[in-house]
Amino acid sequence: MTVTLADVAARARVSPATVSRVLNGNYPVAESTRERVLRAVDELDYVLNGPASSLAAATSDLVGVLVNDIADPFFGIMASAAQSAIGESATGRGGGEKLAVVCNTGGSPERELTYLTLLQRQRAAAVILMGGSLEDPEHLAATAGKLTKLAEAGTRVVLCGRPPVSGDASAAALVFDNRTGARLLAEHLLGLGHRRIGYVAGPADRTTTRHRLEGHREALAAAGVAEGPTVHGPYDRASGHAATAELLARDPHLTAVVAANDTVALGVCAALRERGLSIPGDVSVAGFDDLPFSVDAVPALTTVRLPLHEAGARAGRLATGAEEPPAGGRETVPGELVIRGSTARPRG
Amino acid sequence: MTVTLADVAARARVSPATVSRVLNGNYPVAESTRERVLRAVDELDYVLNGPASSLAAATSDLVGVLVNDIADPFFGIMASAAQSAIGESATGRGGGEKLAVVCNTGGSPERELTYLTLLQRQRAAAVILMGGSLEDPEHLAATAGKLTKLAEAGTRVVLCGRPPVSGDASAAALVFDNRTGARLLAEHLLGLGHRRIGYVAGPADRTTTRHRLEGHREALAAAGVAEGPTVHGPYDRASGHAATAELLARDPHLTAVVAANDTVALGVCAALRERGLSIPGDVSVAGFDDLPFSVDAVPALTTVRLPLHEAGARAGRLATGAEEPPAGGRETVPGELVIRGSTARPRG
DNA sequence: CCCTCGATAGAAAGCGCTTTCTTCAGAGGG
DNA sequence: CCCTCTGAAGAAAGCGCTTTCTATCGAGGG
Repeated sequence: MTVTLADVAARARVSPATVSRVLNGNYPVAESTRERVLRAVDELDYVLNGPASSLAAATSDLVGVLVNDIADPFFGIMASAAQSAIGESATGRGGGEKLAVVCNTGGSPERELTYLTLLQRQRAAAVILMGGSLEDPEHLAATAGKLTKLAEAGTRVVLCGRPPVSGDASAAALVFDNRTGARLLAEHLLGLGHRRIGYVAGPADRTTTRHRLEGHREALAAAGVAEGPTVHGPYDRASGHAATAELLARDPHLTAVVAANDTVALGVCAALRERGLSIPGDVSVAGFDDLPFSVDAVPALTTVRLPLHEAGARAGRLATGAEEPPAGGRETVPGELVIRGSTARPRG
Repeated sequence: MTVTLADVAARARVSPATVSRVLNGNYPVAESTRERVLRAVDELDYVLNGPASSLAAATSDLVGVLVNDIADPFFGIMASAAQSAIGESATGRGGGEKLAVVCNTGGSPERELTYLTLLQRQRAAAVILMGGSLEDPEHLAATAGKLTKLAEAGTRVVLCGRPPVSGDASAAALVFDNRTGARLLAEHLLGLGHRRIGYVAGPADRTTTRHRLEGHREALAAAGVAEGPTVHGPYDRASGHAATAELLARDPHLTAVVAANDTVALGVCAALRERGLSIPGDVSVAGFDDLPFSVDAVPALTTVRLPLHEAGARAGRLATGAEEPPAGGRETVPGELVIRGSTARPRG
């Protein structure tokens, strides 16, 4: 039925071993033989049997990229960059590329574990976890256990935009400095003269949310400014929209709103406009991440740019071993304050 | 080293065959035995060896989702929906879920073929191709050949948002009615009184681009209105931005611009504003797809909504066999005109 | 009371590849 | 001219699972 390596061997009048060696290119083969084999491969239209290959070699070409939400450009950009980097730097078994696959956890810890198990089952070459994690200790422990097992089995583990699990030195981690970013943003607002700042945070149980919130509070505390109202919600537009009403109900005199990210900020802007409030005339709005559409918002969003593309690419290279992991296994990636039209001095 | 099925068998005092049957649940096993086996699995922390399983069974749990650009929400939304649908409807080998993986082709035909080969190699259970394809006959033929081979090998092939390759009845296809959508949009503009309409099209060699353009032209022709300037470019913001200058150079009196999609439309809006032109006061702008941010654009974008989520989910179910393919293997998915603030009657 | 049948479980033969261990042929050294 | 050494290729033993074919044990039917 299907063409096997043995068929190719017969056609090229060599042993299966030789064909395998030609295909994997990890053993000296005479040029003439190699050509004969490759011709046979071509003529028979042979396709390597991946499972068989992985079974015998005890590894596979699969690199798993786990993201919280594939429809969110934040993850899309990082995943895309990682996938490109992996494609460029890696030559897998069978002379082919590594197969970088992205798996959408939807932020659910169960699905995250399911995918990790699936990848473990496939004997994946590497796993990249992108985005912040839940802070639930039980989940954290389960994940840490899985990651340790994966590492033991020879799978490279890379964390991108997520803090390393305590005690897990086997994984390389790229950590966004959300805290400092949020602090810079708050300082910018404070510098403009804002004293009543509302905050639309992400889901309460996520590391990213906490870090951003902490940075924000640090800045306020340092300036001796009282914290404004805070509302939690998912990282989407609807959340920003709904939270704005809540924020204004708690403090009708807000002069600025900081959003969990740019998508949320868009929702905030929409809600403000619906109430007849102008941006930044009546209320300043700031986001986070600097997603592609943020520069086109009206007014353009002040935000904190995270080098998503670079981080993703870096994670990809770490996953393939094309790049050495940072000393200590962990590296902090800074964000950069980008000031645009959505923030200005408050009235009066 | 690693725990194998034989270890589990030994521990549960049964044969490997029995363990396999318990795990796959496709053969009657006495309840007491099953429990004993499951306990052993648990105690030993056993993880099935995917490659070995796939090799012996000649299929795998992998479902490949190929997209042109994972960082583009258009694909992100569809892929996300497909992945959810697959996760819900499918119980794969080993009692686990199917592993839906998304692969980013970056719109490159070579990468598309590479991924298809890789998936073929993995004996994927199904493959979903999302988004329009290149129209290059050579590439089309190569892809068609690959897809036929995949289908022959028992892999389900689903096309989502891409027309079926001629003569390939083995694939189920969900086709967006780009032509009608574009026509509706143009008719809307014509109805408002626009007679000088610029068009920022997608890449010239893609089916989606051509269909949208054709629908647009149909409407103009039917109304006896001369075609305005057209510029081609990629589906991104920069393209819209650059194209706008070109469009205005070719016809400074344009009263409307139709963009290849919403992302491009955002670039168009930005460029118009930079030139001091108001939207829709001076120039109306329309997009396509109705991406999430479009409603938040200022003014909100008039566009053609494509049911991306539904189509993606449908594709996922087709891929797992949870849903029967449409009669004839092909189904047309209509778009819906969504009129918002970015289009209005032209001045005068 | 013997035989047949249904329900379970075991034995064993692969699935298609990789890789270690050998073999073999020729090249050069003594 | 024989022997050792090196480079190239073959033989064969798995990798860990699935699945067909058998075997076994009771339970009913005749």
